[in-house]
Amino acid sequence: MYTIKDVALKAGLSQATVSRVINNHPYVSEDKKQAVQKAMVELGYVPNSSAQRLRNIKTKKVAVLISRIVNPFFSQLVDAMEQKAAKHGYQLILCNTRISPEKELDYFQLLQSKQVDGIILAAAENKWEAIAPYTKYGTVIYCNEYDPNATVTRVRLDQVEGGYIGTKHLLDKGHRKIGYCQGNDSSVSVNRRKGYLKAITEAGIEPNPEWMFKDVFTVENGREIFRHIATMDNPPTAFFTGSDEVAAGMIKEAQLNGWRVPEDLAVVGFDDQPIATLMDPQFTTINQFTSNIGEKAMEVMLEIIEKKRENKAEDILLPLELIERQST
Amino acid sequence: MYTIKDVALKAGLSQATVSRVINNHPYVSEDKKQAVQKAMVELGYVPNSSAQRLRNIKTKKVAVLISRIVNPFFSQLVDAMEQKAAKHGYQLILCNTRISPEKELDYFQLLQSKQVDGIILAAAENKWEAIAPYTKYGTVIYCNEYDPNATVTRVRLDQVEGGYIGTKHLLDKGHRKIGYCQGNDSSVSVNRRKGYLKAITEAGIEPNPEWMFKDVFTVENGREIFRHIATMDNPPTAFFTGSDEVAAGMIKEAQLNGWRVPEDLAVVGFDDQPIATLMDPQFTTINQFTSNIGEKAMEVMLEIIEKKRENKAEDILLPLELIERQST
DNA sequence: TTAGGTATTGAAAACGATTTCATAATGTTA
DNA sequence: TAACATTATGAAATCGTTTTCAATACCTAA
Repeated sequence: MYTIKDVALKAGLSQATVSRVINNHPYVSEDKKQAVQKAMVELGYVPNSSAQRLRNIKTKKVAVLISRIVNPFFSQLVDAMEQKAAKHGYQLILCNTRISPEKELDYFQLLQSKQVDGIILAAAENKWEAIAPYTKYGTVIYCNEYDPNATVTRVRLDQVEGGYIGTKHLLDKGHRKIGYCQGNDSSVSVNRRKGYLKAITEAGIEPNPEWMFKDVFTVENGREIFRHIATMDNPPTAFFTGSDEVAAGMIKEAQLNGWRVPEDLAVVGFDDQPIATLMDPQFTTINQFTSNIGEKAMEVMLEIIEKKRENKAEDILLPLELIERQST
Repeated sequence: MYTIKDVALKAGLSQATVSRVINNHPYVSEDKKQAVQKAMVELGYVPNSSAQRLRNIKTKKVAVLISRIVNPFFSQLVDAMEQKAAKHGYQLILCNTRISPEKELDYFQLLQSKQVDGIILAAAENKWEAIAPYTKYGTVIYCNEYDPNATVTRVRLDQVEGGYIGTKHLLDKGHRKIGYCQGNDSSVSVNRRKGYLKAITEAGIEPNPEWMFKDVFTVENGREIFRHIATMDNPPTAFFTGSDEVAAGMIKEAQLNGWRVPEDLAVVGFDDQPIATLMDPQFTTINQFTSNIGEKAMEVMLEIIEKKRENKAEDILLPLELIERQST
């Protein structure tokens, strides 16, 4: 492990001069600059980043909090973020909260102890009041999820709209008994439900609590929901699932039980993942242009870190689009 | 931002004592310990990790190099790693190399500049000779991929076996014209091909280069391969695809073109992802217990970092299992 | 009592960079 | 030529920790 001292010694110059060369400061003569660079290459010198940070250099790291990376939505989101970050010389620290508020909050130590320049919250189990104290240690923004009280930038979608267009589509197809699934009570879910309720209420339909399900996340959960409704006397004829995984599981299980899709059960997914065009029938879903969201969020984060943008309460809304296929 | 000095001042003690409390050193009287802890809580003090690192404390970070997180295999691998790491108080830095040898090598600066304690190579575009010089800066191990010359631990599968059992299964079903797909020329692919060739050679079949494809990664690639073989005078009747995505794309496209699976084309995937049981027909694939691999790799990494294990040339082989379904 | 251990504490020296300040050399203008 | 600005360099302070070293207090056994 060579240090700046070794380089200085080898080049016959002072540490200060070497540091100036490293940081591209003005006022270093060309010949000394060459000498320093030569010495650095010969020793294979790389600055110790901890020492640099101690002098208030940026960490060039951003943490992203998500519930779980195995969810394809988050994979894609993180992929887009990483790509953008890498382009600017930043690294991504992956933090899976697994929907635990404690774990989520723990990760803010990364900010406090100066291990990251900022945190992108794509999971939000904690109230803004719990998060706010940490904002003095670095940049915090929301992505996809958010808390209405937050005083920072929120890159997200109009999920009310998302819930609305999905449900409206089923209504337009003539359905009156429309089921609804969501994950946990996140901002995304709360808003989608608003949209769902708005659509059916507009159509003069009374919401049926028996057709509304919570904590539904996976393919397997989708299968379970189907098995549940199959036992009902008066099951829904259509479902807004809020997730392509759930839609996939529901459709598959329905078929295995001899139900036809969409004739016996129409299903709308969410996210337009590859699975949506691979199953038979290919299914209707809502494209939320996940990569765009991730890219935009990281772009905003980097702009704020580099003082090119102010981090104020602001919603940056990205588009949604219904894609009609054969499941509805 | 409070420092150890502030805590010392507030507690009326020296920095040394505070540091001893933080690090659980012996020889601190109970009352001073209480006083220090009280002061820390009151100030909301958190140690500056850069300063700690400068004194050769571990970074408690591990970088994992993969080609791309959107590949479900890698999502699951990374998820398992993160879970294991978090349990031991370590964080994961996600590095997508996008199959670029330069990008891959760049990430080793993280080791050199002491930003991570170790690197798990789940992508290996570079020769071991290029990687080796960095091993003096921290722990490096391979996971899944590897270079035969590497002198470090390799957590992986017997991919020769993987290629063999997949192909053998198709032979047992009576196929004689068996196609083969792989990604780039990684160790995984090279070994799987060996297994494929071993199986068909054993069966007295001459390999046909026209039925062997490279750089096939995605669902879309799978579709393309089908469209290609559909134009052949003498197409294969079965495929070992080396990937569930490719298998999914191939099956779907075949069906869209009126081919029956498995009657007109039998397909074996690889990885047993959810998609394998969602499509119709559910398809035969090879379960490589991805979570196990990731968990084991991280376990080994942490043991080496914490000096409980030696990092020597050693293969840790994990099991594979063929799962027969309706596509063969 | 005394010698020799064992706890308990703090001052000060690291760790490896950046930056301030002082100084020297050089150029520029009147 | 004098006065002043500009360029170029290094010594030393600094960032916030950990750790060494020395000093002190307290026990215990002879």
